[in-house]
This record gives sequence, structure tokens and C-alpha cells, in this order.
Amino acid sequence: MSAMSFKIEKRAPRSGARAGTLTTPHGAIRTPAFAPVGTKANVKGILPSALAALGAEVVLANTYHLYLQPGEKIVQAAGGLGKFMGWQGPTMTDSGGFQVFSLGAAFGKTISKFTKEDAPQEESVTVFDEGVASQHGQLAVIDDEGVSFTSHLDGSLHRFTPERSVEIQHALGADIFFAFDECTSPTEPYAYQREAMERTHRWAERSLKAHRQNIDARAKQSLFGIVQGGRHEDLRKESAREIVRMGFDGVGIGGSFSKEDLRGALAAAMSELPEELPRHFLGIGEPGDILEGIASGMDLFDCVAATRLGRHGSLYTKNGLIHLKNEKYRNDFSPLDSNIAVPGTESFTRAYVSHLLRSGEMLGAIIASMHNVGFILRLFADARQAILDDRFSEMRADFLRAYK
RNA sequence: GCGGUCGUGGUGUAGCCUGGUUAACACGUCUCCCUGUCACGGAGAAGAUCGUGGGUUCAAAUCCCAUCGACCGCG
Repeated sequence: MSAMSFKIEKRAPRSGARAGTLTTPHGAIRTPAFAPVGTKANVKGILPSALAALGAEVVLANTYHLYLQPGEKIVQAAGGLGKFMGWQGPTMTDSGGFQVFSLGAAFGKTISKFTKEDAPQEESVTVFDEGVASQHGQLAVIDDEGVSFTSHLDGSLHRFTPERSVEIQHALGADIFFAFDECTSPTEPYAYQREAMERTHRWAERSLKAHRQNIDARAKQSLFGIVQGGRHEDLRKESAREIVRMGFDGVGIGGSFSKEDLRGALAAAMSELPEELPRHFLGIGEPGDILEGIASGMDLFDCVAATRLGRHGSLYTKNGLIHLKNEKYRNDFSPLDSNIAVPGTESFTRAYVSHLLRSGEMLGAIIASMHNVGFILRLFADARQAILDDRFSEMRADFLRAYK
């Protein structure tokens, strides 16, 4: 018996889009839904009450970060992630797989969720042998059992295995958590993508086993398996089949893509997923990618872009991204987005927030983060309503026409 | 009046003693970037005829003289 239930209420007629409700022990999530990322048990710059006012129904935090600081025992002692951070709704935790690679091995190097096809192919650093590893300040050593890595905080050595990741995530206590996986660089060759994918499958099996052995956790938490396979459609299909076969409560689509691969790799994975399983698109996204994902049948998303872009001075608007630190916004006294009012930020002008950002005031980052998260949540709300009203394709086309 | 210190991009400084390719650095400015987070970030660009005038020298931000300005001390 799963700790969670998922009900699909409406399917779009001309795409894979669907609207549903995911019910967790801490409340319902109306899908398609966006989970703002609260890595270290906080969505940067936004109070939980404000987050709820913006329309968020679920928050995603991170195993890697909370394990390193303050330690999962503290979060457990607080009564779990939600209680610890003062968020009353559903929560999720990511397994730490992605972070071990993006913050450990590649810390400070060029690695991102998306790669640019025209960018020079930088040597990716995901695997070191012991000898080489010991000479690096940052490292991640993968073996079949798990990953040894150094903390990005103090360089200390740590080790994650699928069982350990599950154990930590049980302590964190989120309603939904993810199996520990290996996230490969898209520059790795096909043979390595296959090898990593198969390793991720073995880890998935072990994660599931570890979860099933904990009766208490099983009653309260749901575990999602992660589909890998890089940009290769055959691997994506195979991975989706394997993950589904294992019997997870839901499925996450992981890995890095190039813009060009997104649709194909996604479609390949989706073709193997049963309808009733909730699907989470890990680390996505940007408005265009979100709509692509929804059209493909994804139910859940999480992404740091909204808050990170906001902190760095970029704002989503109905007409596209704007950079508030640009000269022209110094004396632009118009609203942040004249088309969309985001609760709590309606009264601020571009000139004012531009000034706050330029002068390093934290309120600038807060307002911009709130605006962006509110914008994305509004996009999801609109998409969901459009699906219910049988006009998702039109809604998507309309949005993209205005959003350049 | 005398003695001293200092005048280098928007700001603060380095370089000067031991003259020599496109005068360096920080901050600021401008533009771009950010997708399972490294809060306070990354990349690139623009911007100074080195107070002014003369001199020495193949060559002066750098050495010499004068001059203007700022500051300090003594009258």
C-alpha cells in the first residue's frame, strides 16, 4: 500500500498533457505542479508563508546538502523536513546523486543541466581512479557500490550508497524522495552512458529494497525511481521499462540534455511509462521547457532557475526574460510585469528593484525571487486550468508567442 | 614665507628608487550567462595622452627643473 495516491482528472485531447491530484500525507498537490527548490530546507529568500501565498503546494529539498549541514539527525529530531523548515504542505527530497557530481567532482567547473551543442567539449570529470582522486581538492569516485566524494564545504570525505541515501532520506522524512542515481555528463560516449544507466538500475533496485525494509517509512513516504540514458532514445526506453518494472511509486526523468535532445529523449521515456504513475521532470525548468514537459505528460517539476535568476537580477515576464540590472531599468517606473501581478510584489517598480539589486540589498533578491517563483507557479496554474478546459495547446501557443 | 608628503581610468590604489613591448589591481560601470542550487555568482567589454609645462635620453608614469593643486609640520 502506497503512502500516496494519484488521480488523473483530465487528459488533453491533442497532447500527452494531463491534470491530476497527487495526495500525500501532508496534503494534495494539483498537477502539473512546480516544486520550488529549497535545497538546504529553505527556498532562498522566500518565507514558507509567502511561498504558500504564491501558490506553491510542494517544496523540494536536498539530501546531499542537509546530510552535510546540519545533518539528517537534526532534521529528524525536528520532526522531519516540513516541520524543521516550517512548511506545512508536502515535501520532496532529491537523492544527492546529481549534487555529488555537480558539486563534488565538477565543483567550480563547467557543468549544468543543459549543455550547449556549440560549446567546446570540456573534459568532464566524473570518474577518477584513487591515485588521481587523492590529488584533487574536489572529487567523486564512483564504484559499483556507491560514490565517495568530498564535501564542497570543507573538503572532507564522504560516501553515499543507495542504502545510505535511502536511510538519510528516511530521516529527512519527505513525502516523496528519489532513488540514488548516477548523473552522467552528456559528453560521455554511448558506452559509458549505458554503463552508468545499468549501474543506476542496480542502485534503483537496492534503493527500493532498502525502502521496503523500513515499514514505518514505507507507510509515510513514497519512493520515485529515476530514468537515465542521456540523449539516447533506446537507452531512455530501456531505462523507463526497467524502472517501471521495479515497481516504484513514481518516476523521475533525470540526466542532462541538450536543447535539441529534450523532446526526443523525453518522448522515448514517456512511451514506456504507464499512465497511473506520477512523473517528475527533475531540474526543469524554463517556461518553454516546462510547457514541453507538460505537453509530453509530465506531472511534477522542480527547478532552481526561478530563484537563482531572481537573485542574479533576471525576471520572468510575459514577454520574456528581462535583466533588471540593465541600464534602461534604472528609471523604469513600470511594474515588474504589467501583465501579471504576483502576490506581495505588485507595488514594486522595476527601477526600485533594479536599485536594490545594484546596491546589494537582500530585499532585491527577495522580491525578484518571489516574482519569478510566482510567475512560474502562475504558469503551472494556467496550464492546469487550460488542460481542464480542453485548451492546453492554445494556451501553450499563446504563451510562447508572447514569451520570446 | 620655509620644509615635507602626495597628485595615475568613475573611486581607491600598484608601478617610480634600479627609465624600455598593448600602464596593473580592486571596486564601480556596461553587456551576456545561469534548468535534480555554490544565497551574496560566472564570463566578456568599455574606461587613464599617468596634474600641467619644459628638459635629459634612442626611449619618461618612472630621472631633472619649473609651475598649479591637496594635505601635514614650522613660522
